[in-house]
Amino acid sequence: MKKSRIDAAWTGKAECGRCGIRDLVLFADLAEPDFNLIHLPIEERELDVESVLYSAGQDGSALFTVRTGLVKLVQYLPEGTLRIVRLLGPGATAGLEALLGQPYEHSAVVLQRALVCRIPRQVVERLSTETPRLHGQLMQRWHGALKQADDWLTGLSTGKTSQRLARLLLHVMDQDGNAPLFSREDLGAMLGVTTVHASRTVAEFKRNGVLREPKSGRCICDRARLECIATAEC
Amino acid sequence: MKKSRIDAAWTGKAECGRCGIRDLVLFADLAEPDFNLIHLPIEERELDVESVLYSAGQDGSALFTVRTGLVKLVQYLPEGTLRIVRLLGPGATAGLEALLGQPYEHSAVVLQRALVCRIPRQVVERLSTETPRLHGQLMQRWHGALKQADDWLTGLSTGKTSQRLARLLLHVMDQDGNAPLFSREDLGAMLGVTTVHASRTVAEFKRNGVLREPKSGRCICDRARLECIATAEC
DNA sequence: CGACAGTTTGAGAAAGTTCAAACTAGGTGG
DNA sequence: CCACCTAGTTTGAACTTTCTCAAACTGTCG
Repeated sequence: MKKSRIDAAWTGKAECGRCGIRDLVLFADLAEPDFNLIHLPIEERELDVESVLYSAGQDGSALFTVRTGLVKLVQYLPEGTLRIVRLLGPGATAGLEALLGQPYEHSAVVLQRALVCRIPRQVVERLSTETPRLHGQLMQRWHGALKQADDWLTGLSTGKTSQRLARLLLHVMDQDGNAPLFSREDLGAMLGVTTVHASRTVAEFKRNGVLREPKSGRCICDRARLECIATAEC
Repeated sequence: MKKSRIDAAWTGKAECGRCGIRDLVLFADLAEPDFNLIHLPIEERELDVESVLYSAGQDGSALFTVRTGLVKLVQYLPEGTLRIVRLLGPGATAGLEALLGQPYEHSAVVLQRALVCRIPRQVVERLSTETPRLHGQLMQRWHGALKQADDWLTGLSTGKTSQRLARLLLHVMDQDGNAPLFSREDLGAMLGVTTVHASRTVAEFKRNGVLREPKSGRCICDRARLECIATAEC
């Protein structure tokens, strides 16, 4: 178990108009005049690993845009077990359910040091009634989240653990085969297996040369091997 | 393997204004004049078990509203294995991704004889630009789908098969403990286990008196027992 | 040098898979 | 009406995967 903590108040006003990744984010399609409709501060913050954006059950007062880093969405079962249901990278939006006046479904926790913008619910509501441009983006976000959820289910909860791990790595890997290697506990929560078994599977991958971990927390993978493990061809 | 078939053209024009379950469906919030914006026929059809509403990969020309019965969304993995990712009951909407001009993500197949309305994409697009009333409902639909997807993952892909089956039954059961009992193949695809093992688990439930199957395809369950199995208390 | 949290490893038990065979229950055609 | 298909289900037995619990190991921090 890791310690969790609620972060202090957010600081630093963001300037959406000149956001570096503007074409990636929720406000991608907004025009100049639209920004004048924003009357509440959008705050930007750099968050350490294990910081909590929001917790399941809190009522949703804001949406969040991930600008850099990685955020995990954690869902708890009544019995206490937990699963990581999604990973959010740069450009992704967390807490969409806030728009419906619902409490947050998950807890959102930083997995890799992240730069995150906090957008008050009212800002999006206001923009949403004033400009239709936002609707398309909102739909895209919902759709993207749903697609990831479905892929997560079929990809990371189906088949043997080695297949699941291979699919996860293929998913988070860049062109050079470089990927973050999460803690064994997080891996277990993503793949739906125990921490110990996640550890064993990583160890097996290392033994077979499918994966190397030069610095702790990152790894270099053999894409071809992973692809063939993922499909159970080998 | 079951036979699948594509259905012939849809017939019968629906009259949304006097839909029997109007407050449940996508058009719940529409006002009288809004209906005049509908210039393409919305077709209603009764579909047999195994009928296909649409197949994964087809480009999405329409959305579907389930009025009665039950529809499953099936997703295929590259290797050929499949998982049922969601169940849609009365009031639910299938094929929302059509609104984004995307091909369908899943195949939608009738699980229990169903009455379904087919709404051409253009109708929703038109309404969506003309009346803001639809937006709320669309958001609700996306949110509902996403929530079900997440619950499906944490509930039906986590823990032992007996827990998963118990959670599924609790989910589809009515007040009296009456629930549909799906084919063992479908059960396997929902719980992420083999057909054989789904069968064994059902058999075990019957032996322990947790569940009776008076007529094939439906069952009566002991809610209390299911709840305690679901949480691994027993 | 501990202390501590996370990881790895071992070994036995439990859960799930595989393959094959036996067993339904509903049609269909003679 | 019955014999015979067929598709789906159930069961058995050997095997593989995963879990559990416990112990050993690793690296970081005061």
